[in-house]
Amino acid sequence: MPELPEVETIARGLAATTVGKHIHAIDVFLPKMLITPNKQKINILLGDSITAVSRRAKYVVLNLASGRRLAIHLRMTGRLIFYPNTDVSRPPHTHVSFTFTDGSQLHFADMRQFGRLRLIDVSETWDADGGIEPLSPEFTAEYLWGLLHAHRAQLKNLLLNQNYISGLGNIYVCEALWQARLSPIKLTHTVSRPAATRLHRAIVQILEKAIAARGTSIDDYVDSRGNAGTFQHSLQVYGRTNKPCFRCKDRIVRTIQAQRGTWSCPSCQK
DNA sequence: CTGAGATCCTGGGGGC
DNA sequence: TGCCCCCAGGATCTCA
Repeated sequence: MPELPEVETIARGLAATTVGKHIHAIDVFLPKMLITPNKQKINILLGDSITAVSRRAKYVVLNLASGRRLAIHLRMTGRLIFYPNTDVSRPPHTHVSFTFTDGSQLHFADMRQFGRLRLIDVSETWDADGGIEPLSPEFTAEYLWGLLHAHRAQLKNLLLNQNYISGLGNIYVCEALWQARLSPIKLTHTVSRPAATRLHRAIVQILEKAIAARGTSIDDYVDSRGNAGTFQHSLQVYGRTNKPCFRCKDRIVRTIQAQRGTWSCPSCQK
C-alpha cells in the first residue's frame, strides 16, 4: 500500500519521465475513478502539458501548464505506470490512460478501484487533508509533542490521521512506534517529551531510509517503471507475527486497532 | 472531540 | 482439484 515513501518514489520517477509532455488523448475506462469540479470533463486537459510532478501527503500531483492540477491517490493497490512508447496492451486494471503527443503513455491502474484521480481547477485551493509534512522543517519534536498533547487518542490512530500528519500509513506507523519503543495504544497526551523526541526521530529516520530504498513492496507496490522497492527487507515489526523482537527477543504480537493489523513488541513498547 | 462500525473492491489464501 | 468463504485496508461516512 503506497505511503509517503512509495508516493515520493513514484512522483520522482514521473518527474523524470513526463515533465514537458503534452496530453494528446485521455481514455477513461472507469469514470468513477475521476473526481472533477462541477462535473467538468476531463477532456479539458487535452492539449495541456505537464510542468512538474510533486507529492503532497499520499497524493501524486501532476502540475499542468494551464495551472490545473491532477491529484492522484493510489489508496492500497493503485499504480501509475509510465510506458515510453505506445503499447496496444495496458497494465491490468487500467482505468485511465493518458497518451502524450510523443506516443508515450501514463496509465492509472487499480485492482481494487479505491484510488481516485482528482482534477483541481486553477482557482481551487487544495491542500490534501491538511496534515503537516513529516519531512518538512516545520515538523519538529516540539511540534509533535504539542500535537500529541492537544489530543486524547491512541498513538497509532493519531499518527494515521491525515488531518494531523501527512503520509504515514500502517507500515511506517508500526515501524516508527517500534523504533521509539512506544505502544500503539498509548494515549497521546501521556507521551513524555523524551518519548515524543524519540518518536519524532523515528518517523523522520524511517521515512528517509524508506525513500532511499525506493519504498516497501509487500503485495502490490511498484514504482512508475514497474520496479519493486526494497524496504521490505528492513522491516522490524510489520508482518512479523510470533517472530522474535530484534531488540528484546520476545515475540511480536499482531493485534487489531482501528480495524487494521497492528504489529508490536509487548515487552519493549510501553 | 473521539471512537466504533460499515462501506467500497478484488485477488488470493485457508478450509474442506 | 475445485469451490466457497473470508480477508486485506485508506479514507469517508453515519451514528453514538
